[in-house]
Amino acid sequence: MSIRVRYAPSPTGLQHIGGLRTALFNYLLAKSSGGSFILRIEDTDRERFDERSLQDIYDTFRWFGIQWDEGPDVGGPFGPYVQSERVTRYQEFALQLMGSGFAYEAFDSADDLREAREDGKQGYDPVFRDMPESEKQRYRDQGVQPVIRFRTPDEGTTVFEDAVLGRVKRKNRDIVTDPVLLKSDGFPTYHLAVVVDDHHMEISHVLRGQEWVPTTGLHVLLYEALGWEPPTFCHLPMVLGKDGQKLSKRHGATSVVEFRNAGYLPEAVMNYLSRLGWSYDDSREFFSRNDLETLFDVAKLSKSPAVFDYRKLDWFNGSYIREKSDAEIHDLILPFLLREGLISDPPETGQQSTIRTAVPLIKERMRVLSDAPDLLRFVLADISEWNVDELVPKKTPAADVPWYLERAKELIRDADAVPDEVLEERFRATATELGVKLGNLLMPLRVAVTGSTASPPLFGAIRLLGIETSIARVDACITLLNNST
RNA sequence: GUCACCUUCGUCUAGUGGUUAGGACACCGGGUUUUCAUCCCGGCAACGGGGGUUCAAUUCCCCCAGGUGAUGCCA
Repeated sequence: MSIRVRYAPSPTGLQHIGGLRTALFNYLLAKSSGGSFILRIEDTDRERFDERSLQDIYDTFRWFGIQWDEGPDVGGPFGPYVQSERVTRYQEFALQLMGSGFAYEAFDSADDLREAREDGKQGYDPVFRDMPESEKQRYRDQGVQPVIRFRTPDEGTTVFEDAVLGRVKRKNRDIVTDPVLLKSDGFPTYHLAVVVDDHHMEISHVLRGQEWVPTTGLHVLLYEALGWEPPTFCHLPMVLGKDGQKLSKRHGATSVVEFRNAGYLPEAVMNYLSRLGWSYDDSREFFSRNDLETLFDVAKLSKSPAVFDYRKLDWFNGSYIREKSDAEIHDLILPFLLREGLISDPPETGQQSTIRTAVPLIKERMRVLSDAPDLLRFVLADISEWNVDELVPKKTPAADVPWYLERAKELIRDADAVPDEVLEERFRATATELGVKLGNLLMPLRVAVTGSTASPPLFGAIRLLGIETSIARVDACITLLNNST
């Protein structure tokens, strides 16, 4: 039988990077096995539902570059793929479970339950479990909307075979007591909905985070009560922050859009995410989507949680940026330059060509696409202030610097017509003549032209900026230095 | 509290009943270089603790500790 997996996000917030990793592993299992990947929207919590989150799910995956075979937008033989459109189905099965004695109506008030929990009361006291019909009728007469609760067995043990964890056992009395299956608003809880849908969508493997391990026993019990065969469970190690706690805001970016906005490439994110809890061999680090689609194997999943390392992601991202063509980088950084107000929308032709020639100079200096604005600011915006300390090299009399700059200015006048090596030779000769190190001659020029001690290669930067503007900046710095000494 | 799961360098991980326990990121040092970056070379650094089993345990078993998770009319 063919493998069918699903990713089932709940549209109650922006897609989390950890969720994206779960989705990726599901997708990869489907691809590597020739199976199907299904997207199902789990929107049974009507209070927390958020339309923007739903849109975010689609946006995120389009950016990330993985596609599902069945889902709300593409359809499929097991639709609808949105749980709120399947409520009658859950109600039927809740009723069926009641009929077979596995479930019953309960009339607790939600407020009372919440209060009891806040008072530190452990577990649920199943007062309605065996209450006679006549007594329950009194609640109905008062207009109390019942919920349907599952009757968890007090004895026995539930076992399931996990593809990652192996055999997991749990005593039935340790499984949460009589959980709600159908809420008073008629919507199912996760437990009912996930079992009903996974069965009806013929899901063969459930890959989900390890936070679900404790409730899997309940799910197995539900499969049994419904007379269904449970799927293969495969609980993925969790993704943690640096402090070992669940990855959250205070560790840095957590939602996928944030990574996108920070200038991470989808292929780098995918490669990095694939290393979290999965490995191929003892040395390989780089995996394209295509590699992963063929090499992914559940057997190589690990059990222990992984800490999200932003620095390693940066390293991957920088590597992927360097592998891209100049034309691709050009297109990719445009939105980031625009966002910083460095170019107009659409970019002027002058800006276009400036950026085009600049890309080779900055490509190996970027770790994220959002590094581009800072690297190119010197050529896309005016510089009105210079840091005098940076203009004057260490162990150099400040009074000498204007003179260096004068000499440098003459040397770059015909930079457009002269190759780097020749230019450099001239600077070397001049440095020797002045009895200073090459760097002491070049650094003031670099700071004058680019406004910073760290910049793209100087001669390229000068040509990029234009000789005239470069010289004007040098002159401004000469004046500045003369006035400050 | 109870229950469940987890435990190899700081981090991601490979690995085997006998290995100098391997790779990558980070970090440190060196080289290339007009700065920064890239690139290259080198270095640092780990089997949580205690019991077993065994000729031999990082590897198999048990206990402990620590970590995380669940304990919702959230998913």
